[in-house]
Amino acid sequence: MMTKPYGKPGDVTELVSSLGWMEEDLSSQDGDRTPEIGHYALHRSNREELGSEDMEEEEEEEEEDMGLDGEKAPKRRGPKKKKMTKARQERFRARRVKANARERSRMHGLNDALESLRRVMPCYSKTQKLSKIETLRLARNYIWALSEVLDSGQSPESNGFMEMLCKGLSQPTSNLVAGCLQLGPSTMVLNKMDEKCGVPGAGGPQGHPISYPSPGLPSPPYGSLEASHLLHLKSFKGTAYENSSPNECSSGTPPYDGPLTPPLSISGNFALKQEPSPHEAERNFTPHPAHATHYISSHPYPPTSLAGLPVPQGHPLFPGSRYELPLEMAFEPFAPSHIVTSQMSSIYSE
DNA sequence: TAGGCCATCTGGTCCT
DNA sequence: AGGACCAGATGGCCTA
Repeated sequence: MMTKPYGKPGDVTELVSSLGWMEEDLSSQDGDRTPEIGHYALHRSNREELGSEDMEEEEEEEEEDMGLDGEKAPKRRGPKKKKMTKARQERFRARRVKANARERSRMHGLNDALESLRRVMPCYSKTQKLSKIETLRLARNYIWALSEVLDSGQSPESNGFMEMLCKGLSQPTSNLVAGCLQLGPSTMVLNKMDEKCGVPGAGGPQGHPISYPSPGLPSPPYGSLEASHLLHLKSFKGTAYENSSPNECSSGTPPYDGPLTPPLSISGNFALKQEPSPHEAERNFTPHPAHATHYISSHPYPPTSLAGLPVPQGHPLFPGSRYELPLEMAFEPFAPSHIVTSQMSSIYSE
């Protein structure tokens, strides 16, 4: 049984009195507040509800009369705290409620930023979100992988690219990424371009006789590489589109809007269960855990260089640094993928 | 049912 | 004084 680190159990009177301000608090909350806030408050003792300042004062007054074992305690020195008047309590509550609202809003902002990060990640799906920690890990890997593409000319369709993406990710996320890359950027991209631009001749990647589902068929149960990225990646792969500019065909659409993928499959559990068509069964869309784990275990990490610059030992971008990478460091240098990949495109077209 | 993930509240600290 | 940021605590939800 876990003991609460703070808050002594209140008696009935305390509880009832605490409910008083709770009602005020609840009525002052925004309409979108979640029900658990109220439940949460129920678990708080009167001590917390009054706030430490208030309780210190109450305790102080008690302790002046009675010591711990009932004897007269010596008078406490120092400035006497202000009497907690009703007005003061109300001000305290108002301040607390305001601070809570700010904190909520701050966290929402943080989550929004995280969501926009998810959108520029491979395997983005609106229905099956990566967890916060996995998003950050994948982002780190993605930066690293793209840097390697720039630095060493590694193909974004190579095994090494996936190795880098999967490094340090959980098994389900690795499976997801592996599944995405198994499908292959070519298929996804070419079909996407086919849809948008009417480009004929879209085909699956070599070694993967995959036919992209027709509009009437259920979609494959996994995430996809973000199409806007793949378009760029594809643009320097030396296929039929090697001369096309990275943003061609996609310039008319918002880069990250719109559902690109159906509900994802993680470890074979589909968010939206659908009878697979015979075609889908043939395609064998199950993720490839062994594949992913093999990549993870076999690739050297961290890299010795990044975009031509040596990576110092203990660089915060890489493991062993206990997530010390500050947000601004993590995100600001990370140019939107269309910039990075168009840069790559120009390199490869030279 | 345990564990992971998440949203929220809260008090402390630092800064303006 | 008040806001931003942070970390700890807690309960709800979901999944294996």
